[in-house]
Amino acid sequence: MHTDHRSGCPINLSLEVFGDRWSLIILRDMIFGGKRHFRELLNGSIEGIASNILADRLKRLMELGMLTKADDPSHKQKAIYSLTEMAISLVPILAHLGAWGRVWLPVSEELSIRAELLEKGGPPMWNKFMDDLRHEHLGTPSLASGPTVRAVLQAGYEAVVARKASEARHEPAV
Amino acid sequence: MHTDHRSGCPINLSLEVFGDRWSLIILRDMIFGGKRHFRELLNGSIEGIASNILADRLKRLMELGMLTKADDPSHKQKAIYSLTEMAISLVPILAHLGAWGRVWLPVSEELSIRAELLEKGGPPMWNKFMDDLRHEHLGTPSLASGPTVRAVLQAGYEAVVARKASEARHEPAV
DNA sequence: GCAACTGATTGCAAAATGCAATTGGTCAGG
DNA sequence: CCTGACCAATTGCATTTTGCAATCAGTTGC
Repeated sequence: MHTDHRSGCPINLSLEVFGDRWSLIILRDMIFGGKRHFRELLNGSIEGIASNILADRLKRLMELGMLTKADDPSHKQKAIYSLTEMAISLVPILAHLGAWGRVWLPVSEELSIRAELLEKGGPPMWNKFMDDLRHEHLGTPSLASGPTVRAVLQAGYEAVVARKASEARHEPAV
Repeated sequence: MHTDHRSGCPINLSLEVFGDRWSLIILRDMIFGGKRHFRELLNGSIEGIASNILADRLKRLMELGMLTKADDPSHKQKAIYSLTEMAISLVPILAHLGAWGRVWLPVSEELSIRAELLEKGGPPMWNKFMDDLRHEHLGTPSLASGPTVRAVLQAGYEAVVARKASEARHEPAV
């Protein structure tokens, strides 16, 4: 654990945690993509993280208390990474970040539909999402019923992809 | 302006904007500290930014549309930096980030009182803060009256500093 | 056995960072 | 006019971090 900080300011300390180009990407893929294995994170990330960087960040996030690692019973050297409450409580920040990015940055429609749905769902949806994640990663008994928030977001994503594919068929070569 | 992005994901694009150790620190000092000049930002930051990094980040933030630069009429080569709406709308994110850091990271009491007050004030306080900033940086007519949010936060900070100094006098060598 | 897959590690070139010194220009006081 | 303080940067250089490909040893299914 690092003990030498630039300052005790909360924003600075937060930046020391994920003020880099990869840590939040990994957490995003775990939270929104449901990724839990090294290989899933390595091959699944659209941004193309390198394996040494992934290994380093996973280690760092564990040291920071954002992740825990456990053996996969089905596979001796397969590891399962779990989010801690510290990481799960980032959901509102990720929701705001996505909403801000959607307004101000050149996002693609497919990849921003999740952010849009999460923004429209507001705090109730974020709480349901955090409850889902606690259930999935911490074994907490789930209070809510119905489809998981991740499934809802995924369905929205697939609807956009399907619509765009259909549009491309009917209006080729725009 | 950069046109090559790793992906169109809003979170990724947001990280490409301030996924580094300094950009958000500069915006924090401008938003919460009211800093508008190069020298204020250089000497005022507790974290001790280097002048070349500051110059580089100011340029980058301008290219990204987060800041604008104007000549200071009182001083020919003194420049005044202003926040754009794009930067002002980060206030809720900074508030969440501060709140998260306050819970999970080893923050100092003096430097986290602002985050605490901003968290307790909630969205109404954030909106007042953004209104203040629009008035200050964009010249928008201010709708709200009373002390600025920055002044309120600053007063809270000074109260903590004064209390701690008093405690140190009455209970020396803890 | 053996190929495929697991979570990593290594080596190396390229880029980013931190730090101190310096630049060209402006300002107020004498 | 000088002069020294101040202004927003820029330069040079050593250190650190990053990106990328190749590689590692152990495990699994066949």
